[in-house]
Amino acid sequence: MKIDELDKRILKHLQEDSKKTNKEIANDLKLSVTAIYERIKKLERDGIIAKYVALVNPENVGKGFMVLCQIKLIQHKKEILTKFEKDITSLPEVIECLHVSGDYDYILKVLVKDMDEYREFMVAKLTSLDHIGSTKSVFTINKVKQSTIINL
Amino acid sequence: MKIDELDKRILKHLQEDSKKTNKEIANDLKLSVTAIYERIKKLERDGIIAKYVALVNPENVGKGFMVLCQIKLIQHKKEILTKFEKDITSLPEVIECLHVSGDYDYILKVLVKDMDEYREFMVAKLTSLDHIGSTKSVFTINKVKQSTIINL
DNA sequence: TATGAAAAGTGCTATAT
DNA sequence: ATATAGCACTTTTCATA
Repeated sequence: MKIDELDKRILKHLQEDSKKTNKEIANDLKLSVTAIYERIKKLERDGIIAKYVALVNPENVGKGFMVLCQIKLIQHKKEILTKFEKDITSLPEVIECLHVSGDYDYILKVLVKDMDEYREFMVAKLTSLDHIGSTKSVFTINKVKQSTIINL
Repeated sequence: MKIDELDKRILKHLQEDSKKTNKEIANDLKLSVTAIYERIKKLERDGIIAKYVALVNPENVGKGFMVLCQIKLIQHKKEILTKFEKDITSLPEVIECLHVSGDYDYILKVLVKDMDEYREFMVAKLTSLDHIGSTKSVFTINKVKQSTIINL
């Protein structure tokens, strides 16, 4: 459950490129292939490594328009929150949904093709949900940095 | 450059789990291994698949505190924006930096251990940057949904 | 916990349809 | 454009220190 410096260096490799072979990592870290192998398996077992995924370039598949949608609910009763969270989670356009502090209750990260598709998402899906108080859309002008790498 | 239904189904598999073998995918989609292989290679060449990565569970490595930090700059001259973006990109705590529309210029996604570490990040790193006008921190109460899967 | 060698499985290439 | 077959490489297991 506690990771040492070696684990961190392995994780750095795998967070950058999970296709790196154990051999490559072993060479870089001056260790045997099996040592690396066993460490990685342990990191997987312990849930440090959650999963391995392919990252798709949104721009190249017509999902280059990113909008952060802030949402305020009318009430804050538990059933309402739960229902809202369940509904939101089922929407594929919503890549991320955070329950947050501040003026709004939730912030969604929505990925669509363009403003037309976003409007469609708003009217057809979002505003038809129950208990939505108000929304505020923040449009992404530029993705300055986007990373999945956690610094350890 | 244009992807068909089959490509989409392959991407769905790989976005969920990039460790799936071509054989597994081939079985599921009732195709030969080579057909799947060639398609995946094409998706990689065309930049549809950007990269393969290991996703680390932030909670399990002491980075469970996520803050969205909204930033307003004092000026909006090109040199200032460029400098700010360069500086921000180099900070490992900042997983994401978006240039956005609205009341603030930028929204950062910051990953740290706890409030103490966030305060340290603010005073030592963020507010020492030039041309920062004002900031507003939004704290994550709960990660309702977090996905890297783009719906195609 | 790490190592090296052997076994099993996958990816890759060439060939064929 | 998709399928089959052989080779190379990687992962995985095991014996050992």
